[in-house]
Amino acid sequence: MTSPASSHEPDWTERQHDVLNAVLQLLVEVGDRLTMTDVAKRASCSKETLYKWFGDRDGLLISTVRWQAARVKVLPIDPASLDLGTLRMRLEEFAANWLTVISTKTSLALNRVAIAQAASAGGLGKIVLENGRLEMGRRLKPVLEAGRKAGLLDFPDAETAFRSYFGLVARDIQIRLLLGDEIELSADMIKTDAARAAQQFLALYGAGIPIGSADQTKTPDGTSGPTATRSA
Amino acid sequence: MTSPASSHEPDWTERQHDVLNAVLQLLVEVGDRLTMTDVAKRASCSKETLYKWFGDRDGLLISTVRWQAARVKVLPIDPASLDLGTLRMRLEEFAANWLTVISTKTSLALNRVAIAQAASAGGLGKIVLENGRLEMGRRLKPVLEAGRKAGLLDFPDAETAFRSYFGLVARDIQIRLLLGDEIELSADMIKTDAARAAQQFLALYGAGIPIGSADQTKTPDGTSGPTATRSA
DNA sequence: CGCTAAGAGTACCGTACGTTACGGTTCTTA
DNA sequence: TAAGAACCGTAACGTACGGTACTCTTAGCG
Repeated sequence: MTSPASSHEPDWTERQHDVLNAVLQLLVEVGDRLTMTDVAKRASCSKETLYKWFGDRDGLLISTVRWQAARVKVLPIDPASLDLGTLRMRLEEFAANWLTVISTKTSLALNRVAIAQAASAGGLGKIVLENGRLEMGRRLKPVLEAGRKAGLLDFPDAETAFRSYFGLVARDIQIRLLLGDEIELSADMIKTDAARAAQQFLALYGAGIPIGSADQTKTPDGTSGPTATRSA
Repeated sequence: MTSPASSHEPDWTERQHDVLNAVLQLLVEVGDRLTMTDVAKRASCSKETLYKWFGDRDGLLISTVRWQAARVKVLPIDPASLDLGTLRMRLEEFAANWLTVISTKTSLALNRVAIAQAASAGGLGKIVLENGRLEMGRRLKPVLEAGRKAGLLDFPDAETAFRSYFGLVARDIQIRLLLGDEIELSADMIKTDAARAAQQFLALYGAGIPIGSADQTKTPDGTSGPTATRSA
């Protein structure tokens, strides 16, 4: 549990979890326009209870974001015993997991309301940022560092490398989804994308080791591109 | 930047431009919460005039997005006479311009309201997407194609290559800005970022030509010509 | 000078929503 | 089993906002 600044929230009761899940559901359906009445009706509770438990509408939304963040089960990555194959596997796992999460309807809904409120009351934006992008960095960087220590990767600092990997993984997907573009992200496409991103990242930050040679059994099939950048 | 060169749609009068600029200004200041009364007051016009000119609130917002899109004058890129140096320069120009645009306060405000409304009424989202990400693709792809024709680049299709470049350029910047993270994007940093993105893109999609430092050992793979994309 | 049109300013209407208040019901506990 | 707390359902209140109507000023024009 490497949560430095967040360790006081999850003492909700089961009933309260139901309410927060109802909020998530409604957020997906109607987005920003959810009303307290809607929440009360969906959760089969009274509005008075909502206000007693969560203070006001913003408090309810913030609690919901926290609850969702705590619920998203991101697989921890073990930086131990790295060779090139497992490093690539870790990178692909991370990318696939990340793509899966950000294309979730709940993630999109949460990011939408957070972005909408980021202009005025920046509370939600900060929280989503903290549990989204920043948490991902915190999680992957040890792997990158381990890769560097093992002589597999070469980069000036982990933050820079991570941000590049982030770009290679997400590309324009998140912004397009947020803007309402209907992209179909099947599991196969996610896997292909993750493989391509890892491939490209290793091509950029690999420590002089030929990438596409020898023991590479799974060539990214389909829409992946540059397997030939370092062909000996 | 000031030359409108409006192709077909917006033949607004000067007075109406003032109104739309007021909307942009207010959008930056209060974001989603702008009211018609605010607009009328800021633009020194009556609400009735707003409704006569723009129909309703959504019409006003859509017109504003169109107006801003028409006002952003992105430099056209000339795909003629490509060598590696000019290709890299074109790529850097594109990246720097794109980073500059998306970090603008107006661009952020517009994207925020479009994203907020994308869940329910997808009108704005589609328009922003069309004038943002998709227009960028439309603009850069000819350059990429020219680079491929000149034997400088190697990719299966321009869309894939463009999306990777998009990721290398934007990384996590746009989502962080949208969520309210205060990032300082100086002109120097943009230039550095653009150079790094172009560098990495050429490393990934360059046609077998060594990129790194100016004169490196040329790996003489004569087979990888510009027409080597038939594999897989 | 009167007539007309456009538009600024403002009052007004209907509605939707956040928030509060209250009566009735269920659960806890002694 | 009965007191008391927690909670549900709903009515009510105040406010804010989208949209409309009405008045008043200004400009063009015969």
